[in-house]
Amino acid sequence: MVCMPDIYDKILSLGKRRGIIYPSYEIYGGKTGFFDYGPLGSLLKHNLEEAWRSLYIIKEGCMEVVTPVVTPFEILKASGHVDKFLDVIFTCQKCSSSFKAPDILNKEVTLPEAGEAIKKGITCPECDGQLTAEEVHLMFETSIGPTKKQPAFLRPETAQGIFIDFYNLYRFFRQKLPFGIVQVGKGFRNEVSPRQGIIRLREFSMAEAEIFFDPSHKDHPRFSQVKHEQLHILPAGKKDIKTSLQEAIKNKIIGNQILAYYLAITQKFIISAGIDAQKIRFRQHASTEMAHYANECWDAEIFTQRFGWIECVGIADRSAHDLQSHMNATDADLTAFHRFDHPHKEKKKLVKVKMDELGPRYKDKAGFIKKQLESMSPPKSGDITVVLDGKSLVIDPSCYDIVEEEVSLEGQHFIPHVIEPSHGIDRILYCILEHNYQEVEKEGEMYTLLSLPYKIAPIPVGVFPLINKDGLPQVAYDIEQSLRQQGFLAFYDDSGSIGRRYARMDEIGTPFCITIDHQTLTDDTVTIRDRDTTQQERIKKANVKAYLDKKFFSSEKRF
RNA sequence: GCGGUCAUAAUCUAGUGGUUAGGAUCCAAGCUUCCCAAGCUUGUAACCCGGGUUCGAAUCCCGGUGGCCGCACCA
Repeated sequence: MVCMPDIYDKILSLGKRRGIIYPSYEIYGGKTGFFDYGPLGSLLKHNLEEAWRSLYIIKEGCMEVVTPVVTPFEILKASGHVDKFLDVIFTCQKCSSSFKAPDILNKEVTLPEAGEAIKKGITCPECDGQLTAEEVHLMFETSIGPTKKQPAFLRPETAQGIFIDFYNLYRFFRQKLPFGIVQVGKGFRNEVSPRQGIIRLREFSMAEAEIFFDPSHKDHPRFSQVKHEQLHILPAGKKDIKTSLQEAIKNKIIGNQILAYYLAITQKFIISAGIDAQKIRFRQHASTEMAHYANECWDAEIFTQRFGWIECVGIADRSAHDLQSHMNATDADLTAFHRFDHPHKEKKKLVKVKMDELGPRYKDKAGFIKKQLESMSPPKSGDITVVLDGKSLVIDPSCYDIVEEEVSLEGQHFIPHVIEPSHGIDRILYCILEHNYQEVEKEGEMYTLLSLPYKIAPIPVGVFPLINKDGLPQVAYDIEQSLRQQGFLAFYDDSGSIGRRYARMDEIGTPFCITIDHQTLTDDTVTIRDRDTTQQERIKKANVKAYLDKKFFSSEKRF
C-alpha cells in the first residue's frame, strides 16, 4: 500500500525528535514491543498518571498501594492466569510451522490431550510432517532465588497484588465497604508477535482500581451525579447506541450502578486528559471473549487513525472471582462482614461440653472431640457419635448437656465483589498525542501544535528574552528560576528568533510563554502568550505565578 | 508463526555497479533581530547487520534483524 505518512508516523517522528518516545534498545536494532519514554515523554506520562491519581485518590477516595512485579507461581496459579494465559501449540518437525492446538482439533485441549492427538495420527496440515506439542505462556517467566529457584512470573496485571492484600486493606478501611484500592505500575505480557508499535507493548504501564463492595448493595452513592451522562455504547451482539447511563441501567444494558458509574468517570477522565469526546465508545465483551476472571466487561475504546478503535480502558465486573480463588488456595479469610440492622435471633439447641468429664477420659483427643460436638446440631434422641481416627465413637452423655439457647446472629460474612477499571496508560497517552496533534498552515508553512490539556503538557511555561542584549537574558533567567522555585517547570530559551521559540514550545504543547522585552526594564511587566490563541497579555512580573495558578486551576480540561 | 513489502543523518528524502553519498528540516556556535519556524556565516551528523558476486556494492544475490500491510494470534 502506498500511503502518505499517517498521523502515527508523524507522532513517532515528533516523539523521537522532541524526546517523547524512543524505540527501546535502538542501537542494538530495537526490540518489538518495548518503548522508552524520553525526557518530555516521562513528564507527560507522569502528568497523566498524576491526573489519574488526582481523580481516583483525591476525588473518589481510593487509596494507593505498591506491590511487587515479580509474582510467585502459586498466586497466578490460584488466580487462573497460569492455566488461562497458556496456549498449547503444535510445531511441525519438518517445516517448523506452528499452530494453535485448538485451531487444529477444534476444541480446547490440555498438553497431554494434544499429545494423545499426535499419537492418534494428527500431522502437519501444511506438509503432513510429524508434530510435537508444547505449551507457550503469555506471561514472562522468571524465578526467585539464584540457586534453589522458585518459579515466578512478571505480573500480567497489577490487580493480583491488591487482592492478595485484601485482608490488610479491609482492616485499614476499618472493615467498611465499599472501598477502592488503586495501583499504578508495570504489567507484562509476552506477546507472540506484537504489532501496532506503541499500542501493543510487552511491558506496559497501567493504572488499575479495584472497587470492593457488598454484592447485595450494587447502588453507587454518587450515581445520581452521573446518571444523565451520555455514552456511546456498543452492547455485545447489538448495534451501537447513544444513551444515558440512567437508561442503560433501566434497560439492563449495563448490569449495575457501580459498573455504570465507572463507565461515566472513565469517560470524563479521558476527555479531561485530552481525548476527543467524539472518538470514544464503550464496547461490551461477548461472553466468549471475556477474560477468565470477568463476568461483565466493557472496554472504553478510543478511535485512532491507523489502528481504528483500540481498547484503552477495561472496566470489568470481576465479581468474587479473585478473592474466592485466593481463599480456596490459602487459609486466609478474605471475607467482609455485614452487620444486620437488627440481630437475627433464634432459639437453637446446642451441645454444651463438660470438659471436666471429657478431659480426663479422652486426654489429648478431648479438644478434637469438643470441636466436633460443638459444631453439630444435637440429635433429638439417642447417643451422639463422633469420628476419631477414622472410627466412630459414642460419647457418654455424662460428658455433655444439651441446652436450648437463644443465639443472636449479628451479621454474616460474605466475599466482596469487585469492579475494576483498568487503564492502559501508554495507549491513552498515544491517543492523547494523536487527538491533540494539529497541523495548521501558517504563512504558507506547515505548523505543528500539540493542544494538550494544561495539566498534561510536559512543560507548562517557557521564558524568553525577546533579544539577547541589554540585560534581557538575565531578567528572563531570573524569572525562570523563580518559577521553578515556586513549582512550575519553566523552560528558558534564548536561541533563534522569538517566533522559532514559540514554535518549539507549541510543538510540545507548552501552554504559556513569557517574554521579557525592554518595557520589562522600565515597568516590571512581561508579556504572556497563550498557546491556543497566540494572544498576548501584558502583566506585572510579580503576578506571573498567580496568573499561571489561576490559568492552570480554572482550565476547562483540568481534573 | 506464514506471506508481501520496505530499510540512506535526530527527521523527511535524492541517489539503476564507478570521484569526497546530494538536498531540506532540525540541532549547535556566531552575527542579526522590539513578538510568532525571517536572513547570513560556520559546524555536527547517515548507506540496518553478516556473508557472497565483482577490479569496484548504498545499488545485484543469499541469510539475519527491524518497520509496515494481510492472515493467524491476543484483548
